[in-house]
Amino acid sequence: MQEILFDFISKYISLTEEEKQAILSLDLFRTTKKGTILLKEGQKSKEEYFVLKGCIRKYYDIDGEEKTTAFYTEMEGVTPHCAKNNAPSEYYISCVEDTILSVSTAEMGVEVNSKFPKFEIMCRILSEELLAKQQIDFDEFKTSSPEQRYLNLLQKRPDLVQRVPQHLLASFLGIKPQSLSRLRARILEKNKT
Amino acid sequence: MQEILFDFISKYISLTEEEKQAILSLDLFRTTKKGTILLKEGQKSKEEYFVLKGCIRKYYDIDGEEKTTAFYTEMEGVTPHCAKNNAPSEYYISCVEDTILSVSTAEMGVEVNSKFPKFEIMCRILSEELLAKQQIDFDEFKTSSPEQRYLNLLQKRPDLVQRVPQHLLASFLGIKPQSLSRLRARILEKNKT
DNA sequence: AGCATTTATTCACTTAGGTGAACGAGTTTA
DNA sequence: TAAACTCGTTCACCTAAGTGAATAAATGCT
Repeated sequence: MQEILFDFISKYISLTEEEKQAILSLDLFRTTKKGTILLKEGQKSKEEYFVLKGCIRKYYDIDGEEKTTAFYTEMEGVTPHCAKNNAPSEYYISCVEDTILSVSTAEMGVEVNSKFPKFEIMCRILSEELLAKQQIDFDEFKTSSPEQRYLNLLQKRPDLVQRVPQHLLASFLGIKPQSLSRLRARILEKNKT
Repeated sequence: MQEILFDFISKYISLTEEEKQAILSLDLFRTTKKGTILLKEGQKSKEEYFVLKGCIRKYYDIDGEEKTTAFYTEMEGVTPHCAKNNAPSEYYISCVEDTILSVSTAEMGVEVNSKFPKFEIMCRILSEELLAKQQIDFDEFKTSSPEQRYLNLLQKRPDLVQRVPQHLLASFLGIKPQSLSRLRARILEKNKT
């Protein structure tokens, strides 16, 4: 399993055997079952997650309704807001599938960073990349209709459409499950004629 | 004018007189008139902007229609995507009001950073803050209706609602000007009864 | 195997945003 | 100052999303 993590890291910095051992000695890996809640609203967790295999989602409970705003799959990571500002979390994070995670904390990050400064570099690149991607995604969301968003998702993350239940996808697209169902029927209809 | 810039910087790091002089010697300030286009779609600009006074906006041209996705006012900065990846810009940036900007380039950043390493620290904090803010804004946008978004904006950035033409605001909220007009009438109606 | 839960779809009806046009007030500008 | 734009609003009509209910298939559990 750890190869996935090292593959990911090697896209940004190269690691010596010693460094790899240091990472492994932290004992980061955790296996969770579908439905497991990693973070609850109101909790002050310090954990950060990196998905090695499987899928997790972030969602809000708004008037008793779950609103999913993000999915994270293989080679993607999340640092919940609460892990940074020590405030209670405004959202949940749970497992959409059985998944294998790398779980770390800010303290562990500091420790590794001080021993191996190149990690700092990786983190900076990572957060810049993420910021840029996030901005583009936000702009795309704002400038398109639910139907366009769905077609866009089919292009960009066809895997998600396959592996994630549709009512979660709907919420991610900013609409209700019934509307997604109808919208899909509409698209099929168009392609027929 | 430069006090605004120094005030901003001092929220993150403290500056010596020497450092302030170094910044001033870069001759960053630019005054632009309402309507001026700072960045055009397709352009490969390297400039970054920081608003000292006034308001600028970022917008896309989608099928001949302008879609505004962001406003930047006093004490806010933008680094266009194209300044980082050297690709042609996908969007425009223009001035909503007469504005005073600080304009810099990545090269100037590198120069200042190498002379005064503490700038590096400020940049890191800034980009982390921005990422966090961006994520929350995105989640809020996804989980709310146009009407909720408008009410939210009234709370969070009442200044924007005052100073920015409504058809630009509408686009920012993801709707048409007519819909914003109607939505506002609806809200007024509710508050009356 | 049998029951409960989760998930997806469909329907009829409501609500709200999109569209195109028209109008008036305010600003520019020639 | 007159003509041209910009900006906000309203209207009638269209389209798409929200809602609540019903159904059915797939999945999970015991």
